[in-house]
Amino acid sequence: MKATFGEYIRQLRTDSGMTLTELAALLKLDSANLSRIENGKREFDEKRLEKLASTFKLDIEKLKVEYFGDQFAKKMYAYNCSPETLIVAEEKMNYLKSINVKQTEIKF
Amino acid sequence: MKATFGEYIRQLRTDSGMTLTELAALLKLDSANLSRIENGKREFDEKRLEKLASTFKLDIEKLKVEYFGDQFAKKMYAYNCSPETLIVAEEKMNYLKSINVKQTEIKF
DNA sequence: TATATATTTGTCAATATTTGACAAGTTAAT
DNA sequence: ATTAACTTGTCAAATATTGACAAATATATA
Repeated sequence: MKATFGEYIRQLRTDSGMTLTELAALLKLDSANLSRIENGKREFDEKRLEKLASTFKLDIEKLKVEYFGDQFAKKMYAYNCSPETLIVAEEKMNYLKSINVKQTEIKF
Repeated sequence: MKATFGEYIRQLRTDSGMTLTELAALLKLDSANLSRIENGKREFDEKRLEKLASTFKLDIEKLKVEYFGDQFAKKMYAYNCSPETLIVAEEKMNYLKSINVKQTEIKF
């Protein structure tokens, strides 16, 4: 999967023979705005990920990987970030986890 | 560097013997809000990265790695994203480069 | 101790951004 | 040419972020 998240949704939708209006209704969206999402001109709202997953019977964890991966890629592209950013992101995520573990250990 | 971006700023500031008020003034910030930033209760605004870099004589590219790496880490931590997300992010960034999307067309 | 300095927290109006919605436009298929 | 599908323009309403000031707390120093 190397498409943007919008392209991914469009693929899912067209493969299943749905129109913008049909999918938009399921997602409680205006078809005009779903069009913008598929074309990368608006963001897909995170709160609709679950509905998107159930509609196309996708694993929510894999969908999140696509969704957030897309967000990070866009930001890095927009700000011309070095790929090193992603390595640092992983380090920092592990750091956040370790901090939280410590805090949890202290509680009660 | 495994600290959060806020912890990083605090380290830079205290190492150079500055008070919140002094650094906040340079960054055109309220000292109260810089305190919140250092403690991870507010976001550092991207538009102040250049000033932060010049203040502490840091390489702006390395600072961006810390800054955006922090943002990605926080989001992944908050949404319990798999580390796979970062691999996908890199793929998608390369995809964006390959199709040479105009930056102004990207919504994020 | 007191007193000054530094930091943190509470609050909220101002500002900025995102979202939902409708209309009007274009494209594609028959 | 007609219809359905899709795209684009616009904007008010809903949300989120920011800047600012006051007040509370913590820390240092005389």
